[in-house]
Amino acid sequence: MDYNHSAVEKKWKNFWSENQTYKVHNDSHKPKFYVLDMFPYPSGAGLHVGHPLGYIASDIYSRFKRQSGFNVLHPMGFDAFGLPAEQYAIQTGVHPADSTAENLKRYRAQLDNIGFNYDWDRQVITSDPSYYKWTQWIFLQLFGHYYDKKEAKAKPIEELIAHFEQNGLADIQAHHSLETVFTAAEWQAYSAQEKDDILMNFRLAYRKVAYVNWCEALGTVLANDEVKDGLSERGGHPVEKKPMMQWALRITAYAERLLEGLLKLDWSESMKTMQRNWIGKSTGATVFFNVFDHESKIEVFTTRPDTIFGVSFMVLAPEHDLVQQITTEDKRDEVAAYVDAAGKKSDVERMADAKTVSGCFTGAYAIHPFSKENIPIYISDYVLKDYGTGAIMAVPCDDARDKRFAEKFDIDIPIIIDKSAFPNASIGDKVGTMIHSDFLNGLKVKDAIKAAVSKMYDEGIGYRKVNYKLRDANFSRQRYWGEPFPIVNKDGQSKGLPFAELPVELPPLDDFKPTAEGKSPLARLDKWINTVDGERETDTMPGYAGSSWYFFRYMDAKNDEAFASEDALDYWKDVDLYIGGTEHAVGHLMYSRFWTKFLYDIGKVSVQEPFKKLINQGMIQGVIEFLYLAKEKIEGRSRFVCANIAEGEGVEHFSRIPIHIDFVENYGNKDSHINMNGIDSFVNWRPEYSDARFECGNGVYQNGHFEPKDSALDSHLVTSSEVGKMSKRYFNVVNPDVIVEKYGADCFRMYEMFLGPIEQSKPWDTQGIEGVSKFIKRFWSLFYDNGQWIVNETEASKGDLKSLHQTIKKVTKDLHAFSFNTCVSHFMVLVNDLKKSQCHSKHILEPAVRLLAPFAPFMTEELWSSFGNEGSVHHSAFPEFDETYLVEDTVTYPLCVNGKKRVLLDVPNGTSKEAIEKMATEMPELQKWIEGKTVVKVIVVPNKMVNFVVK
RNA sequence: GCCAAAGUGGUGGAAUUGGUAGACACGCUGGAUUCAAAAUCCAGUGCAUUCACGUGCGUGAGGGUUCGAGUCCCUCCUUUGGUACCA
Repeated sequence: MDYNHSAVEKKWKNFWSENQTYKVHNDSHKPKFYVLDMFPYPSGAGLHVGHPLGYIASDIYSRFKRQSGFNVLHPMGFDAFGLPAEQYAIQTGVHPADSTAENLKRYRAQLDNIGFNYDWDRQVITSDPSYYKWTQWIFLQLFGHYYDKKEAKAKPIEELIAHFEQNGLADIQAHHSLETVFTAAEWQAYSAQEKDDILMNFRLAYRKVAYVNWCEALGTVLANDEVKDGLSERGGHPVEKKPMMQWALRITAYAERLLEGLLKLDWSESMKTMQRNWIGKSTGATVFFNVFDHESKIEVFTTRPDTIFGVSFMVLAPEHDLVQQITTEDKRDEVAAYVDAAGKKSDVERMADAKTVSGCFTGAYAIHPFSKENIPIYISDYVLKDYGTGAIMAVPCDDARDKRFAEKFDIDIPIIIDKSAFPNASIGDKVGTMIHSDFLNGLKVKDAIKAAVSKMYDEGIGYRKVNYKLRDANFSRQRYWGEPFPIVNKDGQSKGLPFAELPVELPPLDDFKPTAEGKSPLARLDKWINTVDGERETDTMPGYAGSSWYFFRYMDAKNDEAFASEDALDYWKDVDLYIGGTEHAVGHLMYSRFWTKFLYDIGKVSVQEPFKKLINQGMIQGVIEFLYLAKEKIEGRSRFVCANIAEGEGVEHFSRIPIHIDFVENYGNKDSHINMNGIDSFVNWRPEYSDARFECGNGVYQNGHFEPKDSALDSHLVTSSEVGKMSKRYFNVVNPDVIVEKYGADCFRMYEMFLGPIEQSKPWDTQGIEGVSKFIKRFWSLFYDNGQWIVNETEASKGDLKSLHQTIKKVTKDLHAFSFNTCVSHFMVLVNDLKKSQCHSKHILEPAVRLLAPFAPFMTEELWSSFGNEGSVHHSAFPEFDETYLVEDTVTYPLCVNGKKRVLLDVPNGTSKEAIEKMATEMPELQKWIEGKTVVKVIVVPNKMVNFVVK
């Protein structure tokens, strides 16, 4: 009898839940270890085989840590607010809470099927009022604090108000967006609303006018990824920018700390680099250029003040405020046309145009601050309005884009850096010696930067400046299905609600469409909106609100007195291991770090960084299969052809129709094709093609009839395959339940790990799952033969002990390195060895079960109980290896001649270098390689190899 | 354009600090078992050449460092992911 996975899995799933095997306690004396999974959004499509990749890895790791003596927190929950549920509600009228609950149930069942060791008592659901009560509370804290730059921390807004009463804006170093100044007397004289407006420029959560993607035709605001090329993705309607009063978070206040914090994190360098680039700190100088014959000055930010004498023109962003003022009469039409064209371009189009240089001369000139020469002012869309000051001083000799621009418009390219000492340096590298640069001549670039800035400062031309790319985060959505703001507005002022009124629950609703002005559907609920204190805010919070702090809630998920108790926060502190995808590189991971730092500042948590170690799992992609459909019908019928035929006729005459992968034979392979059965299924699925013609090399299939060429029996219509996202729209979603049912959860888990390194992306492919399935059966067959328990008490042989301990050593090492795929290989080697030696000894097999437990939790649990053990194998100790079993009697040395392996030599372990060299030199088989040549040198690397260097 | 990662058999992938390239698995070939098949077990399997022993060549391409390079350095090509032409 083979291993019966269905029965065993059912048995132990029940056992685990009845015995609360995975319950985690906060009052343990063991060291803590916190393993966190990515927060899933429960979509209607259910879990696909790509999702569990990271979950399986973290599950294995947390089981390994628990068996190694740690108190392991490994929770799961759901990021349940989101756009798809709301979209579904608009289409079907089903309340998002209902569809979400339905999806949650399905996700939970799918997760349980795979055998994850979550403590479900700690489940967090963001759309649950008992959770979002605390999301709202944190928002109120952000609203009630400002950032003090001197102390580098958030402080209560009341302290700021007290300071304004006493001193006005003087002596304050706060992060703010205010553009005016005021005295204490002026502050005292301001109206309540004026005071409120000023404070909005300081609060860490604040209201401001921001632009949204407004689509008139759909009557709704669209997310960025719903807009393609300036048109809505659905329907292709025009999208315009519309100003709206919205909430934002002042994450920019934390830019420097978010940057510094990266240093201590055990994240991949590429991930840190992405975050650094997003924060985008650059040190340089602000420099002012006077405009010839005008009052106004052009302010630029440059990282290369040393190149000031290389400036031969200036460029303003087309949207720059000065453009209208300084453009000369004769250039007005040309400039207006350019500005107009640039405004219509989408970001995508600007990107595609990266290589083509465009621009327009304004007719105006700036005055060089040192040489006093006139330099022309251009506009071009390679300068962006939102970055820096929206204007640059162009240095064509040491900036690739400026150079291209200068060449196109025939502008001088003054050479001001001698890079002859650095032949490998390319344009823009900060190396070389300054020339033709007045007071900077002879200085190295680095020194010249300092010298230039200090001279600029002395002459009032500019000053040192640190610039960040990071911008404040928009925190509003004009939607229903999100956290309501605990805010009421009255007389143009926003007030936070008192704690006693939290949570502000989402009111019931049956029409989920936005209002005509694009406001959230909540705006229609007059009764809900109007309170004695004012009107409720009708925007809701964005998706990242709930996911920016959920990892703290798991520590004490049911607390109603605080977002988590001090004790729990103090015990668990931070996440020791977070496994998640790179798509969150700058969004979720940046916001979570920001919220954690803020909670630290207000004394609520004891850590500044939430995620100590981060592993980026790769994506499991899907295979997308397409049929070629001729653009031109033949005799009024649709015409599908084989990929080979399409290529012959030219693929431009065809469109590609995604087809369900279940209809395709050998999908994902070069030979992927559909036969007559497949065509029937396809036509059934898409009745509009019921009388279509399907042409392939073998013949033509039409209306259920096959007209073969030669003697072909079946259609062989080759499809075109592509690797891409696993998604409902490509009909290529593979449900893990199907694999689990066929092969068992243990096999599914180990196969996903066996596919390759966890960080690597790869298409889903079941080729090779048989190998893992065979391994599971073979492992089982060491214990059971035809249902008979065949384990005995025989003393373990030396060879078996060596195999076992070698495996323990390798698996332990690879687990520490998160190399799960090689762990699976090591297990296979062990089983192959034990099968060969016909080992059934308890002394080998019992530790082997404990070793395999994290990977195959169901089968090992069954085997563990077969040994007569009472508790769960998952609470047993992870085996430790004993080096004494691993000592080799002999070492095999490859003998190389000039680095090429020629002969092998067995040497007793512990032989001295000299003896090895002597034995090697005397090897008869080696003589033909060294005969007639001079042995220059013999290199002996202990336990590795011997190399003869000959001439 | 910029940033990051990666290119190894027919396929997925192994390979400490530079030290026997291809572990493990799929697939394929042959054999055992079987009336037959499935399943299982055994053997072989980088490419070229050779009856064979063997020999040569081999980690995207080209160069370099080294006794020795998949691994380090330079140039280039390709693929994937990110992106805000970031001054």
